[in-house]
Amino acid sequence: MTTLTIGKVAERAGVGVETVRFYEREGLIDEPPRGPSGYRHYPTSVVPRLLFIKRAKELGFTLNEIKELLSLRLDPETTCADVKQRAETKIADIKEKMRSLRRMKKALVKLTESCRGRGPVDDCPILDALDPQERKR
Amino acid sequence: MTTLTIGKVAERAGVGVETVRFYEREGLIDEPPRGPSGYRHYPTSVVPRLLFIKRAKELGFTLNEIKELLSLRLDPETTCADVKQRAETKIADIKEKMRSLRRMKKALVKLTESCRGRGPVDDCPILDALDPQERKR
DNA sequence: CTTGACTCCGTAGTATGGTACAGGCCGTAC
DNA sequence: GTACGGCCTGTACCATACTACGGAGTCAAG
Repeated sequence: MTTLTIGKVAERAGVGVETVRFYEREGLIDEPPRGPSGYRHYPTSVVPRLLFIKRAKELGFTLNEIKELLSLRLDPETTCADVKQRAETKIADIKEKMRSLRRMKKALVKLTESCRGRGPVDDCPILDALDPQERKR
Repeated sequence: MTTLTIGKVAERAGVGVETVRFYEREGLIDEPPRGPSGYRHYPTSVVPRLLFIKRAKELGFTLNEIKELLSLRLDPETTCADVKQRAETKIADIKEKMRSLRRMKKALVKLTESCRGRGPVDDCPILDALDPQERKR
């Protein structure tokens, strides 16, 4: 059976060597067997595992959440519904973040619209709005 | 002239005492004069300054950006357009974040829709999609 | 057999925005 | 005068996800 060094694994998965070790410390990937020199000998299955982590990260899961996701499927009690639940929670998180960003954007747009973009900073309606008391004393 | 202790300042601005000291270290508020005991004696103007910081944070500015915003208005060369520019950059940042979140959400929704939410985790289309190789070996 | 690339471990540092002590001094009310 | 809170400094710690570094051992090619 073929094994890979940490460098090969990192290369195939498109991550850094340090990242692989970091994921091991964090419990996201199994500790691989070692050769007599202490070198890690990875089964090739670690590569798709790393890709899994990568994709889940792209979907906005944190490493802790990904760890949960990974452990979910080791538990025979877990159902598909459990996984779906995680995904739906994450969707709700994302919606909440988007709401917050929309609020911010709306406020900022309003501020920039109120500003002609000319004149000295003393008269800037943007700073005025942020700070109705402190300036112009 | 009235001065405030750090506790009073924090209370009026609705932040923690440690936060006030932290902002001082970070250069967001001036170092106040000290009494003979070493106690900080704040002018009341520090309160609106803290509120400014609070509002700017709510708009999504980082502490570093807020520091820039604060220094902008000390510079007589600064124009209103400079401030407007910062706000517009921030709006662009927010738009970018929202795009990214929309992408994530879309992918997640697609995954949850593909999942009936029943059955064992081995057959979960969500995990399958994250990881087309590793499982079911 | 040497050289260079790779790996090992442990520790520390990055950015962000604080929060939490410990140990000691200060100020005020009773 | 003494007790209790508030304040002082400095340091360490929280989460997040890595990244860097030093010093030493190892592997493979030439």
